[in-house]
Amino acid sequence: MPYRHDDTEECKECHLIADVSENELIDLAELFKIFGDSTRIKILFDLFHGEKNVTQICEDLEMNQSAISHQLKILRTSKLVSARREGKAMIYALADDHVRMIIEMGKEHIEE
Amino acid sequence: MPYRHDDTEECKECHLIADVSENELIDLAELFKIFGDSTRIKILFDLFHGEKNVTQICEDLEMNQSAISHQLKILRTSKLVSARREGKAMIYALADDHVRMIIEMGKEHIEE
DNA sequence: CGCTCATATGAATATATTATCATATGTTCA
DNA sequence: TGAACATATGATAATATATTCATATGAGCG
Repeated sequence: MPYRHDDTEECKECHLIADVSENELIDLAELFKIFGDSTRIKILFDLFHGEKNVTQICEDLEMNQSAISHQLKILRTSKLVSARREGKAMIYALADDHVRMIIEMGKEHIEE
Repeated sequence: MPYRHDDTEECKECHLIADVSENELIDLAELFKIFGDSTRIKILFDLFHGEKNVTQICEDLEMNQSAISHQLKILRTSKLVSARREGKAMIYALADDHVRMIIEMGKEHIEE
């Protein structure tokens, strides 16, 4: 397929690094799908300010605890947030700076 | 809500530009949702190499013409691709460089 | 231990999304 | 004009997804 380049050089036409396999594209779609839900995006933005426990997130988003937990599980499975226990509470945090960058990127597009 | 900052300064904690409204977050999720489908991502990657007509895209992705047209419509509505007619054919192209950047960004995350 | 608080999970329902099929629209050309 | 090609569109069916409800798990504490 044309979106798979022939070698590992940068393509002159599209300036994209070569060797984008079909599986990589599917993974990429999977990643974006995670960001493509308003509840999850809100959770991620909520965590921009620093780590929070589930109850706090529920209050911030004014949403059902179960709904939040289900979405947190998806975010954790996708390695976009990390979780640690502190007493009775679970503390969630953004997993890495990529999450910030990806969101900033989309945000720029929106703001034009 | 906490993901809405108080002023237009950059937040010291999260380094995010202020004033992210709920509606902006919903729009952002909408944008990512578009990238969150493997057919659409494949189309976008296909167009990295330059503009193409519908038939070419169908051949590249080995997919049904109708399925491709439906997805192209979504991409066009979202302003991620542009279309122009050339005789019988419709020529599609990536709308702007943001599309490239957003995909590159996600790609970096995947590749770690 | 038994109670309470915090979170997770399974099942069910409601909703959204995608691909397919059939068909319509639009263009070229004889 | 009408046949052939290119693309778009509407309806349908299959599948995926999100939220809610009920309940389970787990930690702290008297």
